[in-house]
Amino acid sequence: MTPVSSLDIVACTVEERELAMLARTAGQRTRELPWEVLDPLAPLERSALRIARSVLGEAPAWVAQLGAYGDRASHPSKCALSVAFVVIAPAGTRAPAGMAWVPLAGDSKLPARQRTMAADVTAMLRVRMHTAPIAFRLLPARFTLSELQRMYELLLERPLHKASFRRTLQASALVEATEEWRSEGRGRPAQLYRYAPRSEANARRSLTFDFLG
Amino acid sequence: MTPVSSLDIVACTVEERELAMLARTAGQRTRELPWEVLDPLAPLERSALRIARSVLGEAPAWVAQLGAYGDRASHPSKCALSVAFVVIAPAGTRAPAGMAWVPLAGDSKLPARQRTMAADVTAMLRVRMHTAPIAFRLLPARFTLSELQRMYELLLERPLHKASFRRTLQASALVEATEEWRSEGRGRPAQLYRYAPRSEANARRSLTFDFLG
DNA sequence: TCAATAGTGTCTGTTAGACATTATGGA
DNA sequence: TCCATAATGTCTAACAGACACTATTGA
Repeated sequence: MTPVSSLDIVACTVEERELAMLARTAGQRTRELPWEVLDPLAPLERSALRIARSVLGEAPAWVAQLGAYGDRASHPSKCALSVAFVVIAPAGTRAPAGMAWVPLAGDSKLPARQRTMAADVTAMLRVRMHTAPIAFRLLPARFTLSELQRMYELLLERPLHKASFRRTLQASALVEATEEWRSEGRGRPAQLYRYAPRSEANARRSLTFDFLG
Repeated sequence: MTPVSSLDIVACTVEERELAMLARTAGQRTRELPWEVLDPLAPLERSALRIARSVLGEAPAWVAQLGAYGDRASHPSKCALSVAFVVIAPAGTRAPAGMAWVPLAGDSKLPARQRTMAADVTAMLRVRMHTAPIAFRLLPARFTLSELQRMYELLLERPLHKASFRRTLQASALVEATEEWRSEGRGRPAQLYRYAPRSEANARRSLTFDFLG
């Protein structure tokens, strides 16, 4: 009998200035997201964390459920139902042997159901980034404000204004300057910051109608 | 053998100025969300729509997957895994025989796993309302701007400024005035509007950091 | 006439974005 | 020295929220 359902992991990071996911390079032209047959006794998120840790070699920086996928689209497990989780690994995390970071956008050569999952991840991260520290989890613990801004621009897919970005960030009380500076190529060195949210008021004042249909 | 997994429906509406969900009033002190054993051959959303239609007697105004729930918490089906969907019925929809609208907040007397689902719905609607017409789907086709504002205040759990709300709404090009007016008790009659999004630019300009940890 | 609600015009403080300028390193 | 990047100050247009006012009904 075919297994009941699978648990799939879309592990995301940033590679060469675009979002990428971890995929097994199974054959010549087929790839596959890491998955396991679902353990019916363990909580879903615990299982997701365990699988992610075993694949990445370390605990991911963030975990969230993407959703359940149950169309008839093909899946390597032959399961009728798959539960997908998104996990985040900081930029610079190495892909383990037999796996590679592949761009989240574009032809991923995944089985149909996993392709659907991958297609949903970008939208999910873009929504969640406003209420969860996605951009910070995609960065290493120490980062420059320019790196943070580039991460936001990557997720939002639009350029941001530098002075305005820093002003808003300052007001949000989410980062803390360190004493370290980093010099990259030419130009003035940048101060390193770390994510250190101070629980001050951060209430959204304005109302947005961000939809059309 | 116990069934593989269940598909649960959290059907939401607004009753007496608060969010409510449709529950079977099984026994004296137990309630239950509508659910069915999952059909492994049908797409999940199609199944959710079918169940919602059979329960409500009509098609819901909005559907979205809430997520998969797979802890060991109790569920009437004894399934190890449940996939939950949120559907919306406009205010005024009657509860069918044997069911009732019960407040989404507060002690719902549901089985543990379904209580978890219900607890997640409010947060989900509050996030999604910024990118989907949740408030409009919770209203009948024709509504006054005061009713719309009260719906937004209910979802956001904070008061909104009337003139500002209408200005922002006007700019969003989401509603269209009808020729009808409605008089309720004293006071000047209100013009009725309908949801008619015109696909004009509606880009979010400002960046928000709406999280703390 | 009064009370209650709908709807609108004006003012003001806040802020996002534009622009310009200084600061500081490497080539 | 020139160039590239970091970091910051100032200006302005846009806008959210406050306030006040008019409009229109039922009691």
